[in-house]
Amino acid sequence: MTDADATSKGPTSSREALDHLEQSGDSRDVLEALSVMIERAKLGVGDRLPPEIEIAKKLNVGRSKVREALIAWQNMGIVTRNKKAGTRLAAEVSANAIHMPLTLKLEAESLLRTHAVRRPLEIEAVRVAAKQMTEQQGLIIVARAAELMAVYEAGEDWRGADHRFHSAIHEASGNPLFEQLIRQIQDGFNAIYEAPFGQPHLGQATIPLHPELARAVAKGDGATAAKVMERIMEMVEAEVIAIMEGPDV
Amino acid sequence: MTDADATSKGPTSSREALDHLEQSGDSRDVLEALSVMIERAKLGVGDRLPPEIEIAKKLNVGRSKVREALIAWQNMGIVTRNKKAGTRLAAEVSANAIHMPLTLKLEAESLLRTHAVRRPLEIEAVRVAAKQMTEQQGLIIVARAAELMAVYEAGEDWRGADHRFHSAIHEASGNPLFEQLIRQIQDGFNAIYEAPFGQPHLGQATIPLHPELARAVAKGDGATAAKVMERIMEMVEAEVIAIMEGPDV
DNA sequence: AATCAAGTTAATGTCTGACATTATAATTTA
DNA sequence: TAAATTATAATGTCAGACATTAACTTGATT
Repeated sequence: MTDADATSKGPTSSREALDHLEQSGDSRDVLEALSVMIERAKLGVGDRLPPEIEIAKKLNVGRSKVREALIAWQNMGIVTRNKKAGTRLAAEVSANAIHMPLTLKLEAESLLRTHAVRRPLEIEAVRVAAKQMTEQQGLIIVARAAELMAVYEAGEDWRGADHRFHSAIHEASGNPLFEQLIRQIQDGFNAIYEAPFGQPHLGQATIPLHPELARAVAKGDGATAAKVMERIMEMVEAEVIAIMEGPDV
Repeated sequence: MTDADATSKGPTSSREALDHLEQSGDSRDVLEALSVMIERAKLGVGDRLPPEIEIAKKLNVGRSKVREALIAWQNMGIVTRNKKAGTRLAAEVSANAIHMPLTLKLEAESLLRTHAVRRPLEIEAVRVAAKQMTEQQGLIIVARAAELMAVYEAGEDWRGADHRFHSAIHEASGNPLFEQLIRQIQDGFNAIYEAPFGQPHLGQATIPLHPELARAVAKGDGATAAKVMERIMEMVEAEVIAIMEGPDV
């Protein structure tokens, strides 16, 4: 991330190394070769990989290298490893499927920043959902909103219902990446938030807006849906700011 | 050194139990111990960790174990490792920093979906950048755009310049999460794209729009900047669609 | 025969030591 | 001073031995 090269438009940079994100050291080739092996053997979820030492022999590398590669996969949740049971596939691995490990560094001060990246994703998600959803999905969204309101008005813990509501929208978008990204960003947010402030009841004031959002999405009115979501996000942001300026931190 | 045993006057510890450090199996204990070491030494971003072998000695474990732990951190982006330069902190490690490993599963069919989540982030990033940037950052952005155009018109490989341009915008947003997220989504996209289609020269047609984008951001005109970025994203999307409907797949 | 206990064994987990590789630091040379 | 060369210190890799553990096998008991 050096911006020192801002001025240097090196003339000799013809064959500038493409700074691909190197996985780890260079276990990438091993992982790639392994992917091919797995695909060729048509291994699926739950199937067993050969022992480390055999993989090493087959690929002409040391066992330690295979080990590090498999551990990297383990850290990504792609395989599970077990003393006697060996290494098993926990997820589908093929040359066409790439598992991108995103690591977000979240600092306590960055509650707002976290919210800032969530905001456009949520807004876009409802916009897409309004355009893409099936009729049934629209009904589900409206129903979930009703549930959420009921729980909320009963004074119970509404977080589960809220989560289900938003999941329904993400699902209606037809793009699982929205769910994956937003969900995990949210988890990170909560992890930060919970530490100093206890349970997060953030966003309570936005709940009455949710049925309106649901109706807009179900009508296929993406513009209105996006506007409502924008308002919701603004309210949450205001809450975050209030808290951070609040009692102490 | 280890002051863990300083307080423990265990009643049954008559024998000089040298095996004070109970290993729980994986490398988490090593990472934990390392975190303590780092915090106690008040190491910050960019600072150097001791060599693997010294860490191993200090923690009474083998070098391989330390290695695996550090590689895990590398995969999370917490440290960078380099032959002679050793291991350096790339990010703050403390109790207040939470490192959230996001794993996105990207399939070949989801080029469009990947683009769909990148789109709102890019647009929001330029909007925020236009609002938040310092004057100097504005100048850098314009300069990068000029560089990009120069490289492009010279018929050279413009990907590096393009990357630097967008990084400048993300940096100007003041929110590192934009850079982190978009960058990695983009890497995932490229990784998918390269496999079947060779080098990605995607987005070439959008380059002439970049100076316009840079001017808008530098002027602080977030609305215009967002519009231009929106157009860029649309063009890229159209290209993706064309390719997928193209020759074969 | 069915069930539980003990032993076997095949895999990962770990340590050690050696050597290879390489990016930085030090030195020499122009 | 600056460029080229050599040294050096760290990671990268390999190989072999041993430890640990959990699935598998076998045997004893009811």
